[in-house]
Amino acid sequence: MQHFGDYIREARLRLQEEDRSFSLRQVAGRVGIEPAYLSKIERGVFAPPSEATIVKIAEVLNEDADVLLAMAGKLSSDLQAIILQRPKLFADLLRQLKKAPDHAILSVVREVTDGDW
Amino acid sequence: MQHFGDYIREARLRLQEEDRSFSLRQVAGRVGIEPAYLSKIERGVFAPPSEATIVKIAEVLNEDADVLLAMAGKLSSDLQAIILQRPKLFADLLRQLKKAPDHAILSVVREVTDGDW
DNA sequence: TTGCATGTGTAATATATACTACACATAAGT
DNA sequence: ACTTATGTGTAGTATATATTACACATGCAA
Repeated sequence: MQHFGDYIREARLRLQEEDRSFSLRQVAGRVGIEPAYLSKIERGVFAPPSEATIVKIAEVLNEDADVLLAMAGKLSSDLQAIILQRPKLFADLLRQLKKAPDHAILSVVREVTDGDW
Repeated sequence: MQHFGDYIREARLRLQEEDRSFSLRQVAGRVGIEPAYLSKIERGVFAPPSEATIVKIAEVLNEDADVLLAMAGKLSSDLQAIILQRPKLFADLLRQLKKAPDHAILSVVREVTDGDW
């Protein structure tokens, strides 16, 4: 699997083809970081940035923040907070679901969506 | 709610009533940290220690590591890893379950346990 | 009554995290 | 041609994280 940097570089370049304003410098500007910093992140010279910065990058590049965070090895703090409120319950659930196939989890999600508790 | 330090101090003192070997110094020894450090953690002078150290404390004090970690505001890295492998899927699930009552989550766990996928 | 164990104060340190600032060479636009 | 924008190299820094080392006063135990 490719790393965080490759992924966002490719996403940015894809957007740049249609819209010149997606240069590294301008994206860095919108994200609120130094161009040199973004450059190093994209090339994997530096580690992925902080959660807050990743979320901003996701917004600017129209990417899914949870996925970007995951590629950076980070879990968004709102999800953490959800688990930490009922640690035993969610720990059990997650360990159970660890080996479940995607469709099994999806059906659980759907089931809960129509939640009749 | 009380903080991490209070919680482990009380757990330790409870054990110490039955078994003198649960002095701060000896517990620190078994955990593998300096007594002065554990002392400060217990009193909240220092922040809770690293994940690895919390897990050792949990072992020594016969406490649930997930709960101890949660009190320290940390999510165990094995649970993180589970989520990070399928971030979108689990992000959706967790956000759905955020407001679900405990019994609803428990029934999902049970359901998945007998999983027939 | 002295000697070991107990808990705790002060000070310092090592490592990681998350960046910034500046300079420079190349390429593109007018 | 000229200026403007582009990506990147080098160097440095601020803050947080996770801990150790040493010293000291009090208490219990033999």
